[in-house]
Amino acid sequence: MSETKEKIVSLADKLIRVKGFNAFSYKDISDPLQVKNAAIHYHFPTKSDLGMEVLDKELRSLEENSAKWKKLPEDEQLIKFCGVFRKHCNNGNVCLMGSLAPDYETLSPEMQQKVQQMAATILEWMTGCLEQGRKHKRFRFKGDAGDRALLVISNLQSSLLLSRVLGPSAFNRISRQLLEDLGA
Amino acid sequence: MSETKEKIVSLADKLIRVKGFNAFSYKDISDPLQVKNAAIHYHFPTKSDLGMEVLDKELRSLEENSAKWKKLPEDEQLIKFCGVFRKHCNNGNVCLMGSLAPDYETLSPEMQQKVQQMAATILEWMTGCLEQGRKHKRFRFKGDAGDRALLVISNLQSSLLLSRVLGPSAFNRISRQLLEDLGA
DNA sequence: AAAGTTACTTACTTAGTAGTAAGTAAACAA
DNA sequence: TTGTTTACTTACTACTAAGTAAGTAACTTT
Repeated sequence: MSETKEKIVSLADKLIRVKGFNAFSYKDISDPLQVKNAAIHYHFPTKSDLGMEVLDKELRSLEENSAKWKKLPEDEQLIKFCGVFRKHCNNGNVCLMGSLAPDYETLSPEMQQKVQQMAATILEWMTGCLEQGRKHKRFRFKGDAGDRALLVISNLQSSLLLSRVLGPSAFNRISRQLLEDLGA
Repeated sequence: MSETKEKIVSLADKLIRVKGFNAFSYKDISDPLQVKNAAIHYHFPTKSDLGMEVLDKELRSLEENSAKWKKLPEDEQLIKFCGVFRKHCNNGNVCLMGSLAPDYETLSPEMQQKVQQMAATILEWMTGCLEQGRKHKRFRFKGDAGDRALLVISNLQSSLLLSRVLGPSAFNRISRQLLEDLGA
């Protein structure tokens, strides 16, 4: 992958997280990288293709992280996961799901499918983490682990959105309660 | 207010909730209402003016509801509040905060301020509801009521976003746990 | 009856948007 | 050394966006 191509993808990632998929244009990428918009079309024929690459990169990063954390106790895995969100919060980003879910109806069918896949992958990982963590007495919670996983993801996602509006303290207040409620 | 003006506002509300503020255009409003785009500019000179009216309408509806529910027990007030979100979920809508927070950086300063005001208003109401509800033994939860209010709002907001991607069961799974966790 | 006001339409401008076709310079392969 | 591929640029198209100026028909006020 060429250097320019990588820069395009990571700038697109940032733009999706800061302005939203429909609010950024090729100019927002070509200007700072000092290339022409046709250079972006060379690497990604359509905007959807670019969006797909951003999503694929996120999915790869997810797999990478979960593999890296596999041996850690489940409560520490969850803290690492929260750490990713904390970092995004500090950078003024929202998560990809938080940015793309509101725009879902305007996305290409292939992007919609990929967003679904990403949601399923995150939910699967979180469910396993909570389930194993409860078995190993590192978490305390009632009910189905899948349901609880949905709640945790929902909170992390919203904490970034609300931090936009209410300031970064929102993230801290939400994530702290989240871990407390799980007895972590 | 003329009939057309009301129709413009409620269609804009719907479009913000379904496609997002930056993804809908005046054509999306003028075509179904069978007027020209200049008719929209007559009532709302700029897109920001239109967005402001949608936000003002939402704030009025919020005040209306909280006044209407004032005499109810707090757990029933919360269930009513969840009911508003359930209805949106069934209509394929997300909430205004969930739609506008990701686009926050692209909004006009006046819209940003109004979104902040809306967030503060909701948070204030929810904090009061939880605080009073705990005092009257209708809710059971630890910690600061304001923090817990943030958590509840965060969950309701995300439940609509995730329902887009994962289907409407996400809303039910999240809202059920929410009420259970409060002992409601 | 005259003058204004309301609620538009007609017709337009300006400034983008994603996307494309053809050309080019440099690196690489046969 | 020739041919091919890579990674672009130049220069463009077709379209859509928000926004505006001027005109008009109907209703309201004086």
